[in-house]
Amino acid sequence: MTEKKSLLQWELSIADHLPGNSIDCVIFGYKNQELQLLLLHWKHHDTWSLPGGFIGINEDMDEAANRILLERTGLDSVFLNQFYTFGGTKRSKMNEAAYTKRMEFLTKSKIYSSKTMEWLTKRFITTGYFALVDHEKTTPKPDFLSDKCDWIALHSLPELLMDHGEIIQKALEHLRVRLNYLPIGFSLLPKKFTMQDLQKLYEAILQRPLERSNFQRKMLKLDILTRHEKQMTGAANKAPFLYSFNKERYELLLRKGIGFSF
Amino acid sequence: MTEKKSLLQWELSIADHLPGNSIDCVIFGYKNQELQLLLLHWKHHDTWSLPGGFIGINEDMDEAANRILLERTGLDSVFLNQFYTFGGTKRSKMNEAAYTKRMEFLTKSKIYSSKTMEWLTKRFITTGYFALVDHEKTTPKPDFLSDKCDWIALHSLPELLMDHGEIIQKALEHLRVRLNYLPIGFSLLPKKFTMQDLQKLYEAILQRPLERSNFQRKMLKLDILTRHEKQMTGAANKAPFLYSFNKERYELLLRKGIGFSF
DNA sequence: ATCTATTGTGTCATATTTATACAATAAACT
DNA sequence: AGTTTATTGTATAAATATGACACAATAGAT
Repeated sequence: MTEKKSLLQWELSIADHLPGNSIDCVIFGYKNQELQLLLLHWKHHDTWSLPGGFIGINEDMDEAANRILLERTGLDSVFLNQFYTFGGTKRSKMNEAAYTKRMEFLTKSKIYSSKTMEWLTKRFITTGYFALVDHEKTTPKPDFLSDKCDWIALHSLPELLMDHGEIIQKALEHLRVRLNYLPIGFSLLPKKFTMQDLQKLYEAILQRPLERSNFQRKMLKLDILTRHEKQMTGAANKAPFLYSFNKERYELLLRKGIGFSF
Repeated sequence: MTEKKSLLQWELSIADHLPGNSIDCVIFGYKNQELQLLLLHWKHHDTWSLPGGFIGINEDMDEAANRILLERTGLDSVFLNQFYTFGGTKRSKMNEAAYTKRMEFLTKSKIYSSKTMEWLTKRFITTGYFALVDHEKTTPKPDFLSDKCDWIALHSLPELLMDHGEIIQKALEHLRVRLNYLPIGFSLLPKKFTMQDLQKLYEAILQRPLERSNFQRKMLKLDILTRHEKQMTGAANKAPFLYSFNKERYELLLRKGIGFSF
């Protein structure tokens, strides 16, 4: 049986990884004017979690994060930053309910060997990375432990494994702070977008309304946007311009910072 | 012999710690109008390194960082923040010269048991914490592996162990960025200080001159400073006021941010 | 009494931010 | 075809912040 064989293979591969460290990716997307997260749904029991993985014995931590992101989304070389390392002793038991449910299930069902169980359930220090991606470019794929890999709106998050809820909160804080000095918002949008799209995105991240005309002025002054043809929306009003962002200027600002705040 | 006995004890205690993770503290102080770092000098061979340590099996990572800081400085509950985790595969060999020198010495001298040597020289993922302290309140104490614990000016750093130079650079970046949205500079000064002291500190951190009267205006507007009596400096000029900073207002700004930049 | 270096404060010219106004316009409605 | 509607691009006035500089006050040296 393929399932059983690959399970065995997976259990063997564990030994090629650092035993007490993991990586969790908080992958942000933007859809329906809402921030969305790419989450995994566990096989055999109803729990959601962040896409994560282990670090190869000869693999840099950053490489591991890139690999994990690539495996789940099909995307390479997108915005991906380390943001915090979670090293509490009780992190695996943070979400008590989900934890006991999971443990009960696993021990009862004997999906994993006792050695694997031991490996999986011991103390882990996890390092969080956050990614900003254009959700339309992704092809979400579950990993070996999960049966679903879906975009979930930030405002309707399900119960999450362990401390993954906290990890997401911390990632959000970082995202909001960095929005003030890096032009990172653009990574979440498709190639061409209207000024309204961009503003709505900023509002979704910052969770507060921004003044339209001032927002437009500020963005244009960054000198990062290229204006294109108008977009006929079909609505009964003036058609907005489409914009794309200038890659070189963007790279420059990424390094130098934009030094403004909302 | 006490040295030998405590060495044995130390080697035994290693087993009570997580095997692949460490913590390094970048402890900033301010003396002679310069930023200073608290560094350790290794026993038996001429290498300096950051104060670091391992994480107890039942110890939160933050606890471990606090403990390490306390052990080296005697200080508790001061400004201490995690800033980055270094997980490259080659970090132990980054400073080639210092590394080979150290390895040669250690293998030749047989100070440690082969088991300890194995433990010490395998791949480690280290998490950096940075601390801001009033150096006058510290009582630097070497750890078990070192014979000196001294304040070293940032501008005359010696050759450092492994990637500790890079860790310091990253800590500095974080310090500079956070200076723009957190009132953290104050942690480095004694209780009472003049406006010039504060300005010189900011200049030391940012590595550029700031305009005196504008700096004063900006700081006073934060509404974080309490003005005290004048300080008779003995110099042939107008005596400056002493200031201290308001703890509550400071806590508020720490959480809210101050949203300005130089 | 005069001089010197530094301090506290004020001011002026420039940016930047906030709030608001208004003409332009794509499509719906009469 | 003319009118209406919602949204867009741009302008502007007032409030606020910033950078550069001026100047009187003053502790101690001369």
